[in-house]
Amino acid sequence: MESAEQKQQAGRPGRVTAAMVAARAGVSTATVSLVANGKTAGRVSEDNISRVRDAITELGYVVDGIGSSLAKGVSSIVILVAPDISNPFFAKVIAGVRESLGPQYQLLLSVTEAGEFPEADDVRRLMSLRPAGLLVDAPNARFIEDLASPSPLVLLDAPGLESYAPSVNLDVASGARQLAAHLAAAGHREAAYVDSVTGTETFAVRRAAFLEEAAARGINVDPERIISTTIDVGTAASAFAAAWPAWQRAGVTAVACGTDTHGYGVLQEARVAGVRIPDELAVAGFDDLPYSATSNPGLTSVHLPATSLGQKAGEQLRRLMEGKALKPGGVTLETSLVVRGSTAAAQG
Amino acid sequence: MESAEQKQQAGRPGRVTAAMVAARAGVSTATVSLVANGKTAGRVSEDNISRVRDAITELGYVVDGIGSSLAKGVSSIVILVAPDISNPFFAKVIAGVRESLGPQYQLLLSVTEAGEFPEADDVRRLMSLRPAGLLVDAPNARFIEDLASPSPLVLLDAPGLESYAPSVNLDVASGARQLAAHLAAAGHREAAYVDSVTGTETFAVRRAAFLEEAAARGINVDPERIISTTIDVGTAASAFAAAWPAWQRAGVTAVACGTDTHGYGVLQEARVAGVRIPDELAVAGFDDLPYSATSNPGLTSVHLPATSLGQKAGEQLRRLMEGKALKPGGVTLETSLVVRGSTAAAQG
DNA sequence: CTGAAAGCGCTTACAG
DNA sequence: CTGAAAGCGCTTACAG
Repeated sequence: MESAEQKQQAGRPGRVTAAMVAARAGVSTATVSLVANGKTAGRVSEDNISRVRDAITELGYVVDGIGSSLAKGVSSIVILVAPDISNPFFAKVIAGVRESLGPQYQLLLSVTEAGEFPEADDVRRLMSLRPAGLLVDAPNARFIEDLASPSPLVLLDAPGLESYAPSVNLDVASGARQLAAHLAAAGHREAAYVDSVTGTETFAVRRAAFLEEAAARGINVDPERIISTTIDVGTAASAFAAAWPAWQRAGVTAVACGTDTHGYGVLQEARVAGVRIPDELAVAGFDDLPYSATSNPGLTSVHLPATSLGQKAGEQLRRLMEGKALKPGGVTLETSLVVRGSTAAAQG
Repeated sequence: MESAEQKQQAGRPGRVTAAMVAARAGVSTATVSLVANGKTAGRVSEDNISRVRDAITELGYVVDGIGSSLAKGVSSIVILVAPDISNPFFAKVIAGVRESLGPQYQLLLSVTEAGEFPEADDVRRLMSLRPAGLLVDAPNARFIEDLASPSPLVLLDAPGLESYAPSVNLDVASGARQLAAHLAAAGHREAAYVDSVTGTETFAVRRAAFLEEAAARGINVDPERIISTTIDVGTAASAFAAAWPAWQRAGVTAVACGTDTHGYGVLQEARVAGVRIPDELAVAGFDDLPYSATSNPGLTSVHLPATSLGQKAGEQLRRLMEGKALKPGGVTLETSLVVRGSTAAAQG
């Protein structure tokens, strides 16, 4: 009785092993493994297949992920590394990834402080889980080099880093140029730029493309009018509050922001400070988050296809993990300017 | 040469094992394990400790998560299950969890379609990773019962489910009542409610508390004026567009929403349809997302402490995972109404 | 304080 | 088509 009771207690957590299934079906654990993994083709008799299947259902057997991973040398985990999980833009990327990855891979999120990339130590700990694949969003070159991942790797929104790994990019430069052109056409001549502190390539490209096109079209953006903050409404608002008096004196009539979130901060502070948008100051961002359509006023923004970004990246990674070839050349998704009230009025 | 070359190639991925460390330090793998896990107290000589530490640094050894998990019977993974990752509210919860969980636990996200909970199958697959702990946000009773988790479990925002597991709750009922009182004081007599389709307890509590307080204060909310949509700006906008004509005929002057996201949808459609906010219609939500301060007009909202929610839940889980006792009674966090322009004007 | 050995649950050549 | 056995990398009683 003692041992029977113990067994029952131990069995409570319901850990059913391949050995139990094998015993029940009257086969070896090797056969159970073959059936459970669908590798029966020409290797297991119909008879044993159904025997094992029945036993699996009756006992409620699920292949143990840990044991399986150890034997295979790789887990079913896909790690998603991103510097900025708090950006709602990111929630859509995640949804896209999840969709294209399918149910057999588990998504593990490497979350860090806003705008910070994980340290080498964090990454090592993660790699010790033997991930099936890695997805890295908006990285910088140093991080990719430190990573030196032996696992399949796909980069998201990593302009200029295509040589390190297959990438899915956004044509943010094109959107940035459209924005500069739009502001120039509206008559702006003195502008400012609110950047992200992340130090990632995508933000560098956004800024460079904007500045270049602005210069080409006669918009002046003095270097001291480029400020950087974390991607956070409150922080951006404070930074803008500190910078605005000088900008105003310099005749600034437009401010471009690296993300919509920065833009909301500017909008918020502008309201507090009584700066009229867009009459006194035009504001624009990147992301085209849902809230940009309902903000006050609506925020002009470079639309970035977040869900597609995640989907495409998930697809590419899946091909890699399954050992299939990737179409060469990488993927670049279009961006486009969405004009709203925050830049609607013409200026002189 | 052949074998040396092979070794080097095989060594390329840098898989350093405890056996290699042991060989280098001149000890057994048992000792390496003890040192690597900081379990040396009274069990390993100072001499061997530093010997092993040196070898670990020199070789760059990291304990293999898979091997370790299999031996221990549990992994370092904490699974976070939530029906609604796309809500930016959630990004803050995640940040809070990450903060209190510390670096030794890895956060794995169970992501599903907006508003849907994972199926039993999904959960089984996740449980096969032998998680160290589980965090479940805004669940319903059925899900928790299906789960029957053998791992430490903490519930977030799960009013009424405290009997299933330790919970960190938000006093959403209080916020809902404050909102109803606010609308009554402003003179509203006919209202509507835009609910989430999630079917989770927290939304049921929000709605019930609002309806009860509204009724007590003379606000009429006919059952057919309660609609449900997924937590998505566009979907909420469409649902409101379809419902508004009838509501208008019935004299509705206020609409409460289960989340701010629903509220943004109403705001968006109201602008399109030319419904004046708040003069013609007052709108309010729950969450107090950052965007509610910058929307047009600002959205009145019941503030929910998202970061604290995540932090507290992470703390509780950590105690559980470390075998410590929890303070009895669970945790309930305060909520409070933040009044903004979307409900500012008094009505008759 | 130390190490040999068993065991965690599975997968995969291998021999038959 | 089938199963015995080795091995994945680690941790933990256990004996010394």
